Amino acid sequence: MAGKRVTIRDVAISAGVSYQTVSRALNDKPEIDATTKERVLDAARELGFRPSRFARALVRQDTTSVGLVIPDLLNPFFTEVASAALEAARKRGWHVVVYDTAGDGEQELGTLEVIGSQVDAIVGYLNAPADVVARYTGGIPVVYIGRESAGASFGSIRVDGEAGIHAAVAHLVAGGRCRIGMLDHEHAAPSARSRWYLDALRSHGLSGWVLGAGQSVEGGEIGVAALLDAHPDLDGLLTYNDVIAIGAVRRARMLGRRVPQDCAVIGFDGVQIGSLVEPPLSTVRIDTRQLGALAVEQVATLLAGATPEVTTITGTLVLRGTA
Amino acid sequence: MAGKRVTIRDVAISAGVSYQTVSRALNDKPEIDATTKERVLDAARELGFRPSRFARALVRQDTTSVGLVIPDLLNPFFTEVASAALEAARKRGWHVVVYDTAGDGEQELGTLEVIGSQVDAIVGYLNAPADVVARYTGGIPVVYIGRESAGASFGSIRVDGEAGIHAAVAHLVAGGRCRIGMLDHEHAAPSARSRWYLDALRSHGLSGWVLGAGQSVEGGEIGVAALLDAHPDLDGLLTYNDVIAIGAVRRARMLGRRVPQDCAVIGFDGVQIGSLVEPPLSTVRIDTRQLGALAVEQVATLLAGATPEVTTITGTLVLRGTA
DNA sequence: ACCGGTCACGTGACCGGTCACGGAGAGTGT
DNA sequence: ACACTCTCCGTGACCGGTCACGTGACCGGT
Repeated sequence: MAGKRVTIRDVAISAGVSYQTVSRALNDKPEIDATTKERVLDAARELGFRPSRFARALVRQDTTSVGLVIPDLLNPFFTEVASAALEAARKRGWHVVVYDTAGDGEQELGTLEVIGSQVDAIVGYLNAPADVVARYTGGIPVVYIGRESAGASFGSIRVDGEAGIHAAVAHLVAGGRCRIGMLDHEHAAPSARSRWYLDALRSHGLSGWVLGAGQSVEGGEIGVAALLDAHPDLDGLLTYNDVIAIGAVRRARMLGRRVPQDCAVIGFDGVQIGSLVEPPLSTVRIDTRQLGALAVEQVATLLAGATPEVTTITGTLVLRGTA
Repeated sequence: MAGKRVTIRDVAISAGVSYQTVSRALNDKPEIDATTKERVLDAARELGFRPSRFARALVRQDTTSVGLVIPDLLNPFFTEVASAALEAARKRGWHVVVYDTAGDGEQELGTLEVIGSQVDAIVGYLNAPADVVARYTGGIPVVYIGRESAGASFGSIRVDGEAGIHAAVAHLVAGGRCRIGMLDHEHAAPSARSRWYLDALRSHGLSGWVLGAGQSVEGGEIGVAALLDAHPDLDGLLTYNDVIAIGAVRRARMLGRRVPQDCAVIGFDGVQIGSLVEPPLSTVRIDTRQLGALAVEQVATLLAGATPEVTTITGTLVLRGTA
């Protein structure tokens, strides 16, 4: 039992034929006698033979698998993207290997290195700069999700929230609010979303405050507490994503703010659970299913040898309960 | 550009060495001159050479990848399990290929067939009976999640919610409730959870009603509407999972029931978002991280040749807002 | 009895790498 | 100048399959 792998030749000698015949039997090739085929199949079953996927894939180079790299599968936005990508990949008969980097830059690079020799292409929400990624992945097609500057050598799905965020700010201002803050992500460089926010404020003659927050409910709770501490009269809040917004709404209410009356909140992403919390979250919605599908589509074009392109997906303001 | 794949031998002739030397250079083997190595690496880079993962894996049979089959990645319970499994697999250096069967039995079998020749083991929340699964997977190790009867030839993580559901019913009864319904899943066979529910009711001298519901928020909404229609004086509700419960709470409130005053609701799974909805969902909590970790662990033991076992993970009642 | 045509099966090459050898050339000691 | 090591690199086999051929048995037709 501890023994070696049972190969096609073991089956062959057990059935008293050549290994080529075994291959024929297993692959439903026509040029084989029915009884022989039966005998071979029996032998294979008896020995518990399983063809090596590597050997098989080596010769007929068909199986493609793409690596999906995301920072946090527990963030519903990424879950939705992953789900959509999975579905799109299934339609093409591709396999999707999922990697969760836990938002950790080091793990991201480690993942890219491992993955680079294990998949045919990579789709991911990557933080590392393009040249670093290129070095780690060794030249396989890469499609970025949600980055502004993708670099010329990669495919990219750009998330354009400019119009959505401008609309969001305009809505808040129209509601008479003028002390509007933002909880951004925590990375060194401020996000494009925060720039859009500042732009929008400026166009209304306002200024605001941007504070970094962890990308989790708890991060939103901590962030909003800090923001309210510094600016107790905050009457509007935008967030980097919905998860942060949900945390922010919770904590704001615990701190005695009525949402949306005292302080309106608008998230970003448009995840499903946003509509389940109380009050339902207003947000700039991204079509995650389309996003996932587009990413897979780009992989397909890159794999076919096309030059990388940038597809843009646009967020739209969805007003529910919190604003 | 449209040409063939660039192999190790192309690199070899380009660098003016034998292909063995190329292999040495790429794998950081010691027996190679530094300058030669550099030259080879340059040539490889120039040609855009990428080693074939299949050829490599074929000879040193180390890379293991497990297939994770789940019915619906958008259901947060499965997301949490997947996340935990991903993390556990990463620790072992395994790759995880994720498949979403969309709760469809046909797709499940199709997936198993494809996957069977693409991964070394399967972990999954499978519906098909054991013998069918065995036929489709062709004998590779399989670990079931959340099934009562696993069959002797598979590993299995059993979800034991008996104590939790009994506690849930006891709590409802202690609160003076005696018209307690349940929204089960929709499959042909009633779930173990519904049996536990009926058992628990019986032990209190009560009887109840079980209704199948789709495993989604919407399913819960529809289900509770039907249940309230048939039994307007329903004062307690258990559900197959939290997602259904969330839908049930929403619709129940829309139908004028106060939760928990008029009708208490207790879900199952203990997903994170349960604590974010309003009111926070009471539930029978399963430790999803442990579940995922245990599944991977079982795969490891099966891969090592051990005989399949059954591990049990026990749910505990968590009382929050809805009961 | 001879011949061409199927049918069933075996032989050899190949997919793209890795590994165990063996051998050439340079460097040492005497 | 000799043998002897050591370093560096090439040759051959192999991993476990698939595919393009080649070959022998069997068939009916003349």
